[in-house]
Amino acid sequence: MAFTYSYPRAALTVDCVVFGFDEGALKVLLIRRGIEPFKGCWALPGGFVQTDETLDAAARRELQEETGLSEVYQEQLYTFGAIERDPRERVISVAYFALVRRADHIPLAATDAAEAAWFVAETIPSLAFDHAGILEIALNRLRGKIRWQPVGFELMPEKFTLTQFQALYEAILGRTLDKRNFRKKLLALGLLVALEEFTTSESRRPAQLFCFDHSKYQVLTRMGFIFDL
Amino acid sequence: MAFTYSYPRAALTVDCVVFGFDEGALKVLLIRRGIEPFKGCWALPGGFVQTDETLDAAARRELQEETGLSEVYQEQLYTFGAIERDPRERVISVAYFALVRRADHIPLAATDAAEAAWFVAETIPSLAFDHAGILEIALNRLRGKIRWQPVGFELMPEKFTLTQFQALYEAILGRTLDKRNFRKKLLALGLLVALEEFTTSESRRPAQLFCFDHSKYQVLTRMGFIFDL
DNA sequence: TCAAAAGTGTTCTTGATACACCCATGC
DNA sequence: GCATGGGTGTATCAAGAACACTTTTGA
Repeated sequence: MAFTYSYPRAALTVDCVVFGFDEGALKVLLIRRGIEPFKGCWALPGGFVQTDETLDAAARRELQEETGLSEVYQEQLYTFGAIERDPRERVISVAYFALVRRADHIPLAATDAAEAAWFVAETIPSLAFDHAGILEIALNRLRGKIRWQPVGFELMPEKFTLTQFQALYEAILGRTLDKRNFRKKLLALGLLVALEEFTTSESRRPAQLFCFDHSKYQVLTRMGFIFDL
Repeated sequence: MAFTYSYPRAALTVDCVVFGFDEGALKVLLIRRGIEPFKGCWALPGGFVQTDETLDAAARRELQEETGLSEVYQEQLYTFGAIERDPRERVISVAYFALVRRADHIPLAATDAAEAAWFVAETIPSLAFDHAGILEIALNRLRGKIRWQPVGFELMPEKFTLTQFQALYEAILGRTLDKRNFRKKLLALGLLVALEEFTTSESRRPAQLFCFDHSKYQVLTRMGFIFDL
């Protein structure tokens, strides 16, 4: 450790694992790289951190630039620093994961990146750099996290049915859940508001719509409440 | 994103939150800074990442250099990137947390750092940089982690009594636990080996010593077992 | 009238909690 | 013989798991 920081420095990037839920499947947003290395390969959206922005801000900006997404739930995942993870030179990447509503609607204003697309999480093509590993870790984090934090709602539309929500949990956890037990436990949390609205014209019995009560959750959290589903 | 990485780069450091358990209290290892900025202040051990070492390796090396500790349990905690967190220039810090046995024994080969000392976790002096915030996050992580992973054993001597182990949990969680329930649940995990050895000469009834069965834990983990205490 | 998804309660099992006394040792 | 911490079992309560039928709608 010295007064000056004069030795060679690694480059710093952020990469975002963006999850969406659509057609009953958990999906991941990937971009096709327009430049070398790994030109033409699918990769996580991301890019270099500027010196006047925080890591969170860099992740938000890159997501906006490469996919057009903004205002999404986002949190830091892990930092990857294997020496040869970028073939050009030393690059450290701070990975984020993000959750977006309606993976269907936002099919991508690709800008820097040549192309962007949603992939079902179980069938991901091979990825550039160490992105496959990053994705794996993000999936594990998501699986753990939905049990203890109400992040699943970030993947739902504002108004959703209990069946949709259960399908989300089943997709993420990779197993079926008992309908009655799931609804009982979920409603017992007291965090859902039952709307006076129902789905229509899906050629079967209408389902009641609910929305998540963010403010109630915040109040309860301050009182020591812990979400557990 | 461009072919060359020619813009200014942030410096990259690692900082280690080192926990130990001694005299019934959870302790944190701090060093007194020998150089500016914050010269003379207490801070987390840490330093710059070299371009030919991984982040994990940098954390291990800094810990060794500044405190003499090696072969300790260590994992990445979080990466801090607030713009003004270092008064000199932009510095990104990847924080680690480490758990060491016998906080008492290893009272510090200070090298780079002027001085090093253990502090009880509840009474930490004011710290350099944003280290107080890092420590807070590390404590929360530890509190969460001991419930779901057998990391508590990393803070115990190889051979320990159940009472010692319970005291560790009480110190970390900040509340008392029921002795009979704690022991019942702990032993039911089947991960402790009861040794044919007892504590001696502590001027009271000898207590049986146990050790943690790492290999059994690994086998169970591969079978889907999840530690829960 | 049929197909397809929505909606709803009870029983049983399991794990969590609460709780008090005798034991072995050193002084 | 007494103070100190070591060691043990049961009864109650709450939460999780298993499980099947009726309802509403559109075609």
